[in-house]
Amino acid sequence: MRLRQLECFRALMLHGTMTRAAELLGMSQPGISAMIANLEHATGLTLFVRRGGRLQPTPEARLFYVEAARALEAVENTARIAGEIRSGRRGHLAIAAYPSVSISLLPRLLAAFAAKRPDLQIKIITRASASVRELMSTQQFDIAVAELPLDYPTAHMEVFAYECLCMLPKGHRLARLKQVTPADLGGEPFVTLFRGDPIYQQLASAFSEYGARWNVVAETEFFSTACELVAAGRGVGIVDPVVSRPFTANVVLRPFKPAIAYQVALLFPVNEELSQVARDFVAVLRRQLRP
Amino acid sequence: MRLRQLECFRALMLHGTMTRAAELLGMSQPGISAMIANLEHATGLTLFVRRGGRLQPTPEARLFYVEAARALEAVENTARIAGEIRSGRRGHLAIAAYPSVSISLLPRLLAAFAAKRPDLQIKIITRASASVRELMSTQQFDIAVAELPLDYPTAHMEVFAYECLCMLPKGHRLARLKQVTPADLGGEPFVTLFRGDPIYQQLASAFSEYGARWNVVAETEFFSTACELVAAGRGVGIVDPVVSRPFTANVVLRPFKPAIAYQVALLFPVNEELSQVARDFVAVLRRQLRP
DNA sequence: GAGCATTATATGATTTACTTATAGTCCGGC
DNA sequence: GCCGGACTATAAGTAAATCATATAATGCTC
Repeated sequence: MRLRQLECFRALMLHGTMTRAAELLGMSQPGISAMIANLEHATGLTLFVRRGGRLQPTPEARLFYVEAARALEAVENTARIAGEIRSGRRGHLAIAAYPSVSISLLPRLLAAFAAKRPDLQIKIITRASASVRELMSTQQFDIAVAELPLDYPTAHMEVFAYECLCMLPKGHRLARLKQVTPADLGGEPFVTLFRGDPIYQQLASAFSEYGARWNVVAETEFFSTACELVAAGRGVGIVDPVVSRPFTANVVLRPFKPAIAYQVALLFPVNEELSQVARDFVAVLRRQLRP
Repeated sequence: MRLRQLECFRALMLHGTMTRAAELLGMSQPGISAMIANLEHATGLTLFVRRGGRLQPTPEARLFYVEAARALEAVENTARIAGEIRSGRRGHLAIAAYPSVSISLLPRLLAAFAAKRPDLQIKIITRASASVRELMSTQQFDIAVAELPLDYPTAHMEVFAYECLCMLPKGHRLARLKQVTPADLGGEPFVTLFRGDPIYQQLASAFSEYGARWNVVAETEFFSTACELVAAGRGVGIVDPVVSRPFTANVVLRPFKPAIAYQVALLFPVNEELSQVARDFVAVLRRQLRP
């Protein structure tokens, strides 16, 4: 069953004469004639009877027309669908991220990204950075955002490294400093991440190196919580400059020395190709995460 | 969107390598390669990435595959449907007939006819012969069976003419005759069709011609009713030799002179072609109605 | 690095699809 | 009954698509 045969057949059924069908399809009348002859031969059906120099569709033609039109529509649909896939209007995008990212940054970016892609299905999976591994093995996401270091290696990742900033309540006496060191913060009430976090270790080293007393008054799981505590005046803290940006509106940020490293990585599935949509969104993420 | 592109794409998605897809499609590997390249160009999608000398379908390919397979199936379906239409397994057949025919002959013939055509939709419309006209104008049937004469002319008909038989109860004293005339039936209780029927007129003429007394004891609308009355011994009657055959099992039939004409016609829609199924069934009817 | 399996490219043959030119058919009007 | 108009069918040639063969390139495995 040739596609062109069906197209000619449909045009002929819709417009009555070969001459007119040919016009509509932008081809010559003999072309239509040949296609219809082919189709009749291929199907073994007598689709038209010549009656007074005109073509009269047989009942078989009417029956067949229903199926032919359906098939043509399905084929033509593929072209439309291809366009939708190409433009990212169709498809899905599953992103795994640790909470600080999935709470605010990611929804904001995804909303803007999806605005021009109405049929794009979005999935946000929130997992602690260390748990992303489980998702990795089962290929449940297109892109993952996790904090480093991870206890497993993967070549499919893209690292973004930052130096953390000191975070002070608005109007804090140290806000006048251009740069803050552990010496400035000796005994100062300090809000930090939990003991297990790499940040915690680095801070402990930094304070001991400067011989300053590190007065930890609060430990939190996420930067976002720490930001809120600092903003509420409970003490000073430390925060990364990019990922936590949505939470640092009500605090003052100052460079911190010695450098406290904070690394975020984009992870990609191993045995799977990235979809174009995913690649597009990676570009968005990359732009956002670049320090 | 070319059909062959979709076929190659489907085979490749299903079988993993071009080499294997080519085997399955009975073509060469470079052919597949070219088709896939065409398809990628036509859709604007990157459907496969070359990875370790192999092809890895992209997520876009998986999305597109769903639609491609659907479209291919629809097209392939048309071939199947064409076969069904050709063999009469698909389609419909609407037959209008007057009651004597639609009660017994037609159902029997149609049942046998439809036995090998499981999806054939059958419609039997029962109308007095005179009412067939209304159906004709609205093209509500493929074939109509009516008694003649009709008060409207139509070229699209095929006439079957019979001479009626005399119908006697089993064991009737006249059953020994080879042929029956009005002279034999003078005063005999007689079952006939209603006064308006052509048969009635012909019988009346025949009896008066022979100077015999026509003793009508019952008038019925249909031959079938008359047959039952005769079989039950109420009297003798007259019946056509073909259409009424299903009802004449319990009576004795003898030629009747002078000839009483009975004519049945197959009528066909004017501005419509007959479907192959309909033509096939006409052949069946013709075989059955031939005297 | 050799051998094996795979995909890509080049070239040429075949088939399909299509055009132009033309003939045939039917209808309606005179 | 003949003619013009509208339509379809056939013929012949052309352009494009499709496909095969031969061959190159790539990558994996041992």
